[in-house]
Amino acid sequence: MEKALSLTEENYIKAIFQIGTTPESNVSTNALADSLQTKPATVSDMIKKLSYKKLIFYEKYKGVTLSESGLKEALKIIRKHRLWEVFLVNHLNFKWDQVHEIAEQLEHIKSPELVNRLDDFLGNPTIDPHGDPIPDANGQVQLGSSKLLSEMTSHENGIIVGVKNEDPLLLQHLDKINIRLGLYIEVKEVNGFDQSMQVKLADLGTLFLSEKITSQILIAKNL
Amino acid sequence: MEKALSLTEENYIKAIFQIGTTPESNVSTNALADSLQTKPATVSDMIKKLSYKKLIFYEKYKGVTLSESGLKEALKIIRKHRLWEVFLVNHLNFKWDQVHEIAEQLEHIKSPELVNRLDDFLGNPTIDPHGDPIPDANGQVQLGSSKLLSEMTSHENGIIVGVKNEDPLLLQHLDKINIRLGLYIEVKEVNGFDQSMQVKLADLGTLFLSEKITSQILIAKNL
DNA sequence: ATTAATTTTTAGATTAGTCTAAAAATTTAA
DNA sequence: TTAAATTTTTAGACTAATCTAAAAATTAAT
Ligand SMILES: [Mn+2]
Ligand SMILES: [Mn+2]
Ligand SMILES: [Mn+2]
Ligand SMILES: [Mn+2]
Repeated sequence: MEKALSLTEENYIKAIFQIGTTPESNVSTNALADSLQTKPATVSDMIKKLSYKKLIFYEKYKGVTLSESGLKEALKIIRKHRLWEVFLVNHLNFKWDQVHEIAEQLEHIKSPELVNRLDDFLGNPTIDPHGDPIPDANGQVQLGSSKLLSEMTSHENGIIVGVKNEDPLLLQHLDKINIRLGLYIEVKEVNGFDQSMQVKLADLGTLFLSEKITSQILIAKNL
Repeated sequence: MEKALSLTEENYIKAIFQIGTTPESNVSTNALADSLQTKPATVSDMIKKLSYKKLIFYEKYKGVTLSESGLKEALKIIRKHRLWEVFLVNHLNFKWDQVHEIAEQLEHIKSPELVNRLDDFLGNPTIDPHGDPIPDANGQVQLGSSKLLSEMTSHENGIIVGVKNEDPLLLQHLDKINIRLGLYIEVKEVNGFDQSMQVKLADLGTLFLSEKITSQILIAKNL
């Protein structure tokens, strides 16, 4: 019976998962230090420990990748984080910009029974309030294919299915201009210089969006 | 702005509150060590820290008492613990013997907003699944006056309003013999030697209870 | 292919929380 | 009211997680 991961270890495993584009990509010491708001020296130490515990593969100066068991742990934490976000938004009436911080704490509660009952209570949701997929009890993730709004060109259209970033300032701004998941959006015009866009939102009229914002919005790929 | 208490500090504050009969009673080093499953030497150290932070009053060799701010913190933690227990039992279908451990973790989640919304979601309950009162947002506790079943004599009767202990073995046993909160109970006979009792439960017939058990069951005082 | 810049690791400290063993104070009992 | 038992505190050490400063390795630029 391996001892349970500490809160810190869990945060490292999750960060490695989230920084890596694919589960195979190498994650650098500095990237982890940035993401975890700590120093590279600290990361070096922790990396050695996680490697010793076989949660990651590590070669000096070469960065790290999650092992099978590390990936499993990462998905468990992310599952919890996203389920709790659904609970907070759907049942406690939090806004989508208020839940990330709280979920950062709740994701570390240890009780498999709790997670599964919460999942059932919520109706086994497949996405969280930001459109991110929720891994199931076996760690399976339903990856709905999507593209960035910023990658679309004039006259293309689609349904908004997610936001890449959970920065409250971004989310509050999207609220203010009536952008939310599920809405139909149509690209009217793209400015060739700064990539800013004029878009039409369902029946809510048109608006201008900077590239900073369009690069955070995910649109369903109509297959 | 005082820094938030650590998880460990919170557990000490809560234990001091729970061991003391009244908020004024002195709590000994050994009692804390027992309750927190740690060593007296460790308690001595922590006590100094809490005293420095003015959460407790402490005189060497004389035990500790909660200060005003310490008491406030204790009530906040207990409020959270009990609200989460209500959530687990009423909404996630946990049994009353399964929730204590999980609530021990959840009680440390830091977000006043979360606690208050949870309270509303639950319908502002005043007692938890074990009959313990839930402090309100201002730390006010509604103390329903009760006495121990073991203190009652032949032919006395009343309503079961709580259990003193959350040991899963006790709670599971009470389940098995159909004892639960809200039931009418009548003392038929008390054995003078071992204080064991024959009691009649609502319309569920009679049963024998040892003093070990009767001393854990709380009955409403009919004023 | 050297040199310069950047990244990563090591070395040495620090803090929170814990422990064991021993000393000191208090309480209980003779 | 001494002596014995118990409780509590101190002393010294350990682990996890962190830091700063310096050394080593890698990568980028002349
Ligand atoms: Mn989040
Ligand atoms: Mn999310
Ligand atoms: Mn409890
Ligand atoms: Mn309870």
